[in-house]
Order: sequence, then C-alpha cells, then structure tokens
Amino acid sequence: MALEHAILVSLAERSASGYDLARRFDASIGHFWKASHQQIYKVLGRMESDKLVESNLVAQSGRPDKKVYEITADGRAELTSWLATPTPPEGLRSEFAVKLRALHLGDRANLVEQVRVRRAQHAAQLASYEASAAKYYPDPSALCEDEVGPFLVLRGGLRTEAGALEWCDEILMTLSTSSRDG
Amino acid sequence: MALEHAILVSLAERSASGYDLARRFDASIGHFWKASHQQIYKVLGRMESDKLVESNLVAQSGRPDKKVYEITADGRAELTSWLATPTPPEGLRSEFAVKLRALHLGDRANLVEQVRVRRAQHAAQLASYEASAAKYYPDPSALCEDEVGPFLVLRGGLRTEAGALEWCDEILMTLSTSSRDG
DNA sequence: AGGAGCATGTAACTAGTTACATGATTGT
DNA sequence: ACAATCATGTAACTAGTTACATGCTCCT
Repeated sequence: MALEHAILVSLAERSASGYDLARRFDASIGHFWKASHQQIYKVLGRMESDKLVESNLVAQSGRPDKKVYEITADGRAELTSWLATPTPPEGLRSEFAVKLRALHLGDRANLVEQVRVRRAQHAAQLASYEASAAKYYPDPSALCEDEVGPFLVLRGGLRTEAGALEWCDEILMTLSTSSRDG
Repeated sequence: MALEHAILVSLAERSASGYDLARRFDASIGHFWKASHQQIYKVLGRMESDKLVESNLVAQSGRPDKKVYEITADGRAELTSWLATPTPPEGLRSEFAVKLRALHLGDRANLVEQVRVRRAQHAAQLASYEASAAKYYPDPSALCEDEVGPFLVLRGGLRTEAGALEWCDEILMTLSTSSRDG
C-alpha cells in the first residue's frame, strides 16, 4: 500500500502527529498523493500494531494532547526495501478524458466551458509550483543531498501542469476551428 | 462513480457484453481508465438493477452464451447529466514521485536504474500512441463529428507520455551530473 | 495433451470516501 | 455568539484488487 510508504517517508524525515501528517499531505507530498485525516489515522493505527511506527503522547498547554509518531527500525527496513522495488507505471485515471471522448454525446458548448475552467485551474497550479520553485530552489545547480529528490518531484509537477495547460489549449483550438453547433 | 459513466459512454457507442467491455477497457478507454472484468461485471449488475442498462441473453454456436447489455433511456439521461457536470481536476497519484522524493533515503544507483526502466516504458507507450494516431487519424484536419473526442484524448495521452519521457531524461541528467555515491 | 480465447461469475480482502462526533482555545 | 485552528477518532459505505471457479472450442 502506497499511503503506508508515503507516511514512512514523511516520518523518516521528521516525527509527527496524525494531524501534522494530514497537513503535510495537504502541502508538499499531497501534490502527488492525497490522503484524508481519517485515512491517515486508520493507517497509522495499523502501522503501529505492525511495529513500523511507535507513538508517544505529548501533553501541550492550551492545546489538545497529541500522539507523536516516529519510525521504528522495522519501519526503516520496510522503507528501504520498498524504495529498492521498481514501481510499475501507474495508469492514468482521468474522468475528464472519458467526458472528452464522449464529446459527440453531450453539449459541446458546455464542454468547451469546462475546458476553459480546467485551463484556469492548471494555470493557477502551475503558477503556484513556479512560485515554490523560485522560493525554495532559486539555484538548482547548488542543491543539498536531500533537496534533489523534492526538487525533481516539483519539476515533475511543473511539467505535468504545463502539459495539461497546453492540452487544454489544443482542445480549445480544435473545438473552435471545427464546425460549431449550439 | 466514474467506471459507471465510462461504461455508459461505451454502451452508448455500441451495445456489448461484459467481456466485450473488458476488452474495450484494455484497449482504447483503458488507456485512461483501467477496469478488471470482475469490477465490470459487478458494476453492470448494479447498473441493471438501477435500470441504467438492460441485458439480452444471446445464444452463440460454438461459444458460450453471452449477455449483451444496452443503454436504456434512463441511462442516457444519467449520461447526459453527468457530461454536463464539471469534473474537478483529479489529483495525481504517483508512487514513483514518493520514491523520488525519498531519494536521499535509499540507494541512488538503484533509483537511477528504475528511472531508466520507466523511461523505456514511456517511450514504448508513446510509440504505440503515435502508431495509433498515424493509423486512425492520418489527417487530423478532416475528422468526423464523432472522431474529434477520441482524437483529442489520444493527443492527451501522447502529450502525457512525451512529458513523462522528458521528465525521466531530466532526472537522469540531474542525477548523473551531481555528485554520485554507490 | 496443453494452451489460448470466449464467457461469466463469486468470495475475501484492501483502500479510500463521506458523514458524524467531541472538545478546548483563539480571534472577530 | 460564531468561526477557525488544533487534535483525535468511529461508523457506514463505495470502489477496486486478488484469488478462485467453471466449462466449451479451436489450434498446435
């Protein structure tokens, strides 16, 4: 299960509570692996009984107590072995592509509008990635050992969004130059 | 549920048995929406009790009987309404990105090898899409009404694979020019 | 005799989503 | 008073995967 391993990666970098992990998944890791807090708590519970992580209850003033999880030796071993195993290429799952394929079955003007909205969403995401890149990696030729991976992942996100944006433009071009109904 | 709608799209184009659908999902639609035959049979069963599709048993000579499903009026209505509803952008789920992010925690040479393998897989997929494009859409400026959608989807697949390939090259470049261990 | 293709499914399980539930503190 | 943030979870459900099960025909 991939969420389990994503959590191990996150905890190997720094120990955290379930809540912290949920926020991390909303930010950096979450760009390519979403997880809800419910799912995270569930998986953390199982991982603890599997001895991949262990927790310490930390009392806080003015805030609820929290359970801070850290990775165990077993967890590190599992992570190392997972990292060494090739990942089969994940098939895309695009509901949007299914809709686009069914273009002739629906309302064309409506779909064009949907594509415009998507285009704007991809443009916003691209801008946000570009801002991150400029902020955290102003000089990509001088990266620390532990920055290379995250940097390359960000580059992948950037490329994906730029590609999606161009695809939207191609769709809009094609649908505006070919015969229009509506 | 998206599989349900992908099946409706497929059946709106042509009636089919569960087995036929499974093969279609292996081919065209399956490039962006995978489904196993077990899952398809299960969903078809529910869709039939929901009156979105109906089946006719067809006897065949020299082959097992088959249940041919066709879309109902209710099914078409459901499809139309789904097509008109905007799809929220699907978050990527990339196990590979999680691994890449954890570069500093694992064996670098091993990861480089994994990237090389992925690069070859993306190159093969790209070549296969290019062959499909040349075969089915030799003249993209002269497409029928019902070819535009599938053509644009294929273009999306092409762009995705080309982008993934370039990303692999960027990763390999970065990891070979920066300091190497191993 | 063995394998590939046609054809349909069930059973057990894992993963993930949605809705609900609680309760303190800090800011408007 | 009301909402937001911190913090943890349960319950019910939907979606998808893996393994198993059957049986016929055609090709080698």
